[in-house]
Amino acid sequence: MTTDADYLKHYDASCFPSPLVTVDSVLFTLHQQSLCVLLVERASPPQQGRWGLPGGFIDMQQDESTRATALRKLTEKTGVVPPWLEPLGTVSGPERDPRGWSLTVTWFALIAWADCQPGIASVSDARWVPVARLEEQQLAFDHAEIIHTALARLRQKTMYSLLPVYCLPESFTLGQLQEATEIVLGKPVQRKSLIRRVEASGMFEETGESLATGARKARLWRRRPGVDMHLFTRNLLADEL
Amino acid sequence: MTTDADYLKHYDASCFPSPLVTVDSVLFTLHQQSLCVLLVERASPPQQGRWGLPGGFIDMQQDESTRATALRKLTEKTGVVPPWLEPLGTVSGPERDPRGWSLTVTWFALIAWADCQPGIASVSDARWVPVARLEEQQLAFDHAEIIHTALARLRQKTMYSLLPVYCLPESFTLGQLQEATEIVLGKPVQRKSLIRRVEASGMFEETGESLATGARKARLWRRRPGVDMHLFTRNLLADEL
DNA sequence: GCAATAGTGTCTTTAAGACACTATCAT
DNA sequence: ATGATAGTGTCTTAAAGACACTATTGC
Repeated sequence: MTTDADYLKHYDASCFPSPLVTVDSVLFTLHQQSLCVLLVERASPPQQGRWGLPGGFIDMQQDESTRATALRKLTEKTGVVPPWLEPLGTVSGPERDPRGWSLTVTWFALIAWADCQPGIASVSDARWVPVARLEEQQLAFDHAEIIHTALARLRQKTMYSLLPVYCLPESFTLGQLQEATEIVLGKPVQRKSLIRRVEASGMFEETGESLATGARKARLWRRRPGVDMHLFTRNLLADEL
Repeated sequence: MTTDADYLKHYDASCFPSPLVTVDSVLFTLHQQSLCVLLVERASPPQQGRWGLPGGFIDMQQDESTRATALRKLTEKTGVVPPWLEPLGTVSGPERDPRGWSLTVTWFALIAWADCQPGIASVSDARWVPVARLEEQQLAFDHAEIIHTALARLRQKTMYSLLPVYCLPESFTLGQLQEATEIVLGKPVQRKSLIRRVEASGMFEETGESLATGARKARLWRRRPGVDMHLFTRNLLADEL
């Protein structure tokens, strides 16, 4: 029997070969009727010049977890902290990166377009790409596949939660929430169903303000602080998919 | 501009410090009215002698992905391939393993108790522990937390799919499926609701055989080969949780 | 026949879908 | 007043809950 203390005295982490570990995030937003994903241009090899997901190596001095890594990289690129960030999955294998056996931890995030516009507009190596136009370019590594997984997750969750509010500004109208939901799902949804869900969820409160979007003014809502995501027990659009 | 070929010529993976990477699996089964999880005794430090999840290091020569690592370790312990295996998540951080910054990729698996009984019964360093009795011992690292996450996933998915069939033998009765579902959820479910779901799912076919479990013989069902998991658009037991 | 489990029929309940209706604003 | 968007009322529908009913077996 060896004690942990004895064992650690002689342990050297570098003795074991380990995979190349990176953390990448799929950050979605909504802009001009389109669901968009944040891509950055790779500044260094491999695949220098190609566009891919924001991410990079774990900083073992600074990062408390891969969540911290994801957040650090996203904040570097956008200048702000996304209001929604959840673990997506991992991809791994010997062939996906030319440097060798690699493992990428992926995160899924949402943000309002306006909130990070200052940060994005000022740099040339980051931009929003509508998901419909992703096929037009070859993305780095297997990032297209990771985005596809994130998209499936976003669409699935939108059917049983009000997740798309995290793509809207802090104050939003029910019309904006409906539009966001419809863009994500790619189908019209019943306004009435959404309104029922907003009420039943208990996640929101009226700000008291209204917004004139064209005709009648619409009430503004905001997320109640500290209330977490409500999950519904049925799916919206259950038939059509 | 550097080409990838030039770059790789001078690239040495060992120059970058990287976290300690492991793969652990939460394998559930049902036995004697209880949901059980497979634990193994740690043969070497750190935490030698404590019980924890089956898993270990990636074999970069052999493993095509962390799924392969999980499968290899599970097969070593049980002697068989689990019929259900899905990615669960990752846990990471500087403090969870005394050897340093570590990252564990977790997998979630189900199997029929009888199928791996020969493999488990013959060794002393692996055993099934009912989830209700997990608190009785201190598990290795943060494995208790990982199991808790897996349990939440199992329960959630059981509400909108027929996942617990993967804890049953290849041929099973509707009564067994009901019992499995009730053990997982910890609540009685309507037999009729389950039967409707089995029919609607299209996942199963009758074997033609029957099983005498006590009174009237029950029909036996099996999974149709190549049909994947049906997801329902509503949850079972929507109120009670 | 009786007890026990297997399986069916069918009514109720819940939350979504459909859609007509009223309300409020700019012009 | 009109048109446009905001928001409500309410009927229909789909699938789960409840539970009584029949069916089949061992004794």
